[in-house]
Amino acid sequence: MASGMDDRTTRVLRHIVEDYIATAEPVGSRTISKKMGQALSPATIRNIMADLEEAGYLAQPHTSAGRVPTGAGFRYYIDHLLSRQVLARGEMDQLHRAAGEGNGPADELVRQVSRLLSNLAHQASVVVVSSPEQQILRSVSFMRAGVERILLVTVMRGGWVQHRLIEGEPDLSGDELEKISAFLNELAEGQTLLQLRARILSELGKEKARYDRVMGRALTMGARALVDAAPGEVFIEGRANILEQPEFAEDVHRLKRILRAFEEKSVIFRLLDRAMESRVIQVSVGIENTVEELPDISVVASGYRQGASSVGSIGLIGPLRMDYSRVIPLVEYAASLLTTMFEDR
Amino acid sequence: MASGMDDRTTRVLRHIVEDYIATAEPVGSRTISKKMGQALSPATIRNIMADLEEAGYLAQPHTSAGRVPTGAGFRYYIDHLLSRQVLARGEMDQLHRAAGEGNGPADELVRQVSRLLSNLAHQASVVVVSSPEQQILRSVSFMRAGVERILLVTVMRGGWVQHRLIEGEPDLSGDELEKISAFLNELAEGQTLLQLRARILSELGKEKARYDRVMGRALTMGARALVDAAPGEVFIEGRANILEQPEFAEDVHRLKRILRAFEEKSVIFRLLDRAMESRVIQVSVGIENTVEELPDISVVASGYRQGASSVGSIGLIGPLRMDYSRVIPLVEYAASLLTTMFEDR
DNA sequence: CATTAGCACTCTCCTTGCCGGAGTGCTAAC
DNA sequence: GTTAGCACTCCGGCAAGGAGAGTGCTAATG
Repeated sequence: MASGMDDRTTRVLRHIVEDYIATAEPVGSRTISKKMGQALSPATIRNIMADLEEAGYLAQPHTSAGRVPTGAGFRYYIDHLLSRQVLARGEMDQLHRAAGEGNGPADELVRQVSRLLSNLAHQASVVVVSSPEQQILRSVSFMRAGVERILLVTVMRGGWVQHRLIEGEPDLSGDELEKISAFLNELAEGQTLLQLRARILSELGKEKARYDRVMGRALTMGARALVDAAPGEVFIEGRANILEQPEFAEDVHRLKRILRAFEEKSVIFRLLDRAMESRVIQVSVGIENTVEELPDISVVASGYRQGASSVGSIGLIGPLRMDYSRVIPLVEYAASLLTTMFEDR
Repeated sequence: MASGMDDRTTRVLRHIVEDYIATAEPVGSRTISKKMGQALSPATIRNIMADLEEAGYLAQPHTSAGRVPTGAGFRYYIDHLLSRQVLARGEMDQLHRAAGEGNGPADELVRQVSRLLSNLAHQASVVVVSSPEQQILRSVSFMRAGVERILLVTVMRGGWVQHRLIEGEPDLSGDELEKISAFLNELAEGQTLLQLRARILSELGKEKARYDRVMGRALTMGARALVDAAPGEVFIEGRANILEQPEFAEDVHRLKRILRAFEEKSVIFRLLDRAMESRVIQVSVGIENTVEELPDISVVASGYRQGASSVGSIGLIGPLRMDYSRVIPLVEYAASLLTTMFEDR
């Protein structure tokens, strides 16, 4: 199907998509004819357009309007016709600076980059951090957090910090707590959370644990804190930027749907998880994304890594009509920036 | 001025405000006359309305429209005419349940309550947590967070957790770090952050610190981590709910302004800080709130406490036209709920 | 003397009809 | 195969007109 189109046809498609991206208006045959240097007359363009419409790449809002690219049209454009823009030096610098400011905890870094990405692209930006299960621990510590409440703080490589609360744990002296903490910390370093959990359980089975008070205590408390997997995290920045897009600014209903979606972590996860696994940038157009409530949005996202394992992804959410040639390099750059920032942590 | 109005006039004002709250449309003399059992004819009402307009409580969108309450009108209504609704049993239960689910870390609790509040009120809900400077520490711990990076984790009474990163700190053995941590923890318990900082500085001055390695290390690292005050936190839930309000749904510009404001922590802080100090619920109408960019929104907020000291506030942000009789009790209840939840932490 | 009925007036909003513009599809000519 | 020409469709804007809601003023009323 893709190769079923000759060069001329695809060139027309490309111009239509690009014009539509630029203007947000249905584009007519006259416009395209002019844009292509009048090598072809409007009438010819019309014929080609009719073909493209039949093939499912274009649609007409109404009989006498111009054509608008369909999801398939955008898909084809992205896969075969797109020529990426080179990032402006200035934009790269800005991103670097944003990353530099996020010198504090990891979430601050991610927020700054995401925010700037959002502003540069005029779309809402989203970062998801995968569930920490797979991430490697750097250190853990039990801390007193209240009467009969103890907090297990876990620090991952890359700088993510997590808390888990255990309740109803009889009070321990500060000294004891420190010992217990130290013991578990020993056990944890360099493991993933998943591995740590397994290890705790296996140790618990051994005799020794039953007789060594500190060890036993550390293990049972660790087991309690780690029973259920912690969910990943989601950061959304630049919601206001989606109002820059006429498709949202004009349609309150759509706007509401997307704002609601932003309030459901799980929805955002579903939108970005494909990108997380993959090593290259992912663009899902419209219906392709797996979220039924949002058949008319586009997601451009790329995973970022911590060493060899992917720990999350960063991306943009907006209408189908995005400036992909610009936005794709932006997201890629942001993702690679995060990857390098996390490298030496 | 307030007492310069007779009973009849205020009753008319009340009806106008309430009708406007219910319908979001300018209200005319005929409507009010009917609503008041035709005790007064529309013509009389018109005279009264003219008075009210002169006094600044009402305004006319255009000559032949009905009247709309001004900021001053709402203010007067809130201060003198409002009759609070009683919260429905079911709503109280829901709030309790939401608080119960937030059994994990403090931020989860706050988020759940805020979210439900937002949905019940059909407005965006905001929680601010004051800068932790004034809060009392429960425990602190140094944790390894990377090469030459150490994280100071502080747990406050009430369950808030904070991290501060210190960079370029030469590596320490696990054992040493634990000792240092334990030492600082001893020092910290029961103090506010502010007190702890002062104490560290004074201890650092003493001779002993210079000779005791652990102590000296703990103090210098503590000092480094605590140099600058951490900002408070802001949680915003239910942004999508503001689209329920026609004043925002119809005016993209206004919507954008408010969404932008939501992305600036400092703006939200300025909006809610008055409520934080006060012990009673605060309602700022329009121009009264101190944020120039948002002269046309209303904030209903109440502080919540941790023991005797106020640690934050929870509130709603929306158009002037809010159902105050319902929303005020809701916010109050939510705030008191948070207060009790934090009491036994 | 406050209240009210009556009335002329104003302004918005909706409908209707009309026109121009943009764009199309088809056909016939090149 | 391409293109010029043409009839046709549909949208958007604009003006005119009428209904509706509401007002302010005036004069009559209890």
